Amino acid sequence: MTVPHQTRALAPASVPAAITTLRVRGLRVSSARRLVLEALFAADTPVTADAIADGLNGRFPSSDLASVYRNLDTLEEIGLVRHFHVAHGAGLYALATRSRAGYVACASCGAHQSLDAAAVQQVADVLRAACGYEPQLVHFPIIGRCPECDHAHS
Amino acid sequence: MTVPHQTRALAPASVPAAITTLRVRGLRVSSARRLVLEALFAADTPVTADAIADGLNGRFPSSDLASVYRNLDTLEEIGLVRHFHVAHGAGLYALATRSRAGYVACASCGAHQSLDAAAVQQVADVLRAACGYEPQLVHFPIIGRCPECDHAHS
DNA sequence: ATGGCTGCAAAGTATTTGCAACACG
DNA sequence: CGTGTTGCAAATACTTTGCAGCCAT
Repeated sequence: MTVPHQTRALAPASVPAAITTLRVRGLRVSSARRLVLEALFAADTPVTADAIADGLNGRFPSSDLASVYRNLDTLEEIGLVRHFHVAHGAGLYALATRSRAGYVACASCGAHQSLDAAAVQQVADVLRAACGYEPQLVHFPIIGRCPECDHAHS
Repeated sequence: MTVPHQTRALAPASVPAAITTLRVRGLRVSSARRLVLEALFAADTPVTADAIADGLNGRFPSSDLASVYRNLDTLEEIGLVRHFHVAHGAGLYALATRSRAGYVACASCGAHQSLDAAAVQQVADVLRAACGYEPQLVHFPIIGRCPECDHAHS
């Protein structure tokens, strides 16, 4: 009873809170949609639409891939979800609250890792000074080699 | 900086020079391969494999898309070509002209631009400090928005 | 003449869309 | 009840691969 009923509408920290956000937006709460949210909350790293449709390897009931894509789009539109792309691979989706300011990805092993706002800001400053480009590290990670692969390579 | 009389084998500036590079590498000079090179030299911006197969809208005879992809791969392997992916669209291919430290590309219009060694070094320093990743900006451009598209977007 | 290349077709991966049935509010 | 959503299937977009025959060397 000490838990406040009032939640931060723009940054839901749980599935029920996210569902409240859906309702506030006038969107329906279907089981398929709930499943996408539960998978995203359960995943500790960004996941592919395919992984969500597969129920995160059996941790959830599997669902239709097309609906997963549609729901991810919808959830991204209302700011609950963000996604980014690594090189040639499938898109990776994560809760907006968990997604970071930017990402780096390893060209060798496919691992990806978030960048904090400070690092992103520094990169943006460098690019702005060098050529006027505005990097979009939220959606397009810098590709390189992770420490392990870089060490193995040298 | 004086222009050397001797042509630089690693940075062909014309179709014949590029063909010489092919021969040096022991690769055959087929008409399909020559067409890809001619299209790339004729294009003033990065182009899709499809555009090359279409002969750049009739400027060249059209050719087989699968062979275009195979040849682009081959040419990239020997360092004559580089490509990058922007947003959800098709890959963009261009001649890898003389060596640059790194690249940035625009997610909106597909334009790309080189980064000088100093900027690349600064980005590498930021990433190394932030997460230990070693960026490969020569091969994978940082994706963002060019000044024009960034202005139009805001 | 020999094997690198080609052209065609088909498969593969990632994502979107059409549509009738369904179920949330 | 009405319409936002679903699930299935098919379509789309991009790229790769299998294979028989061709042609550059």
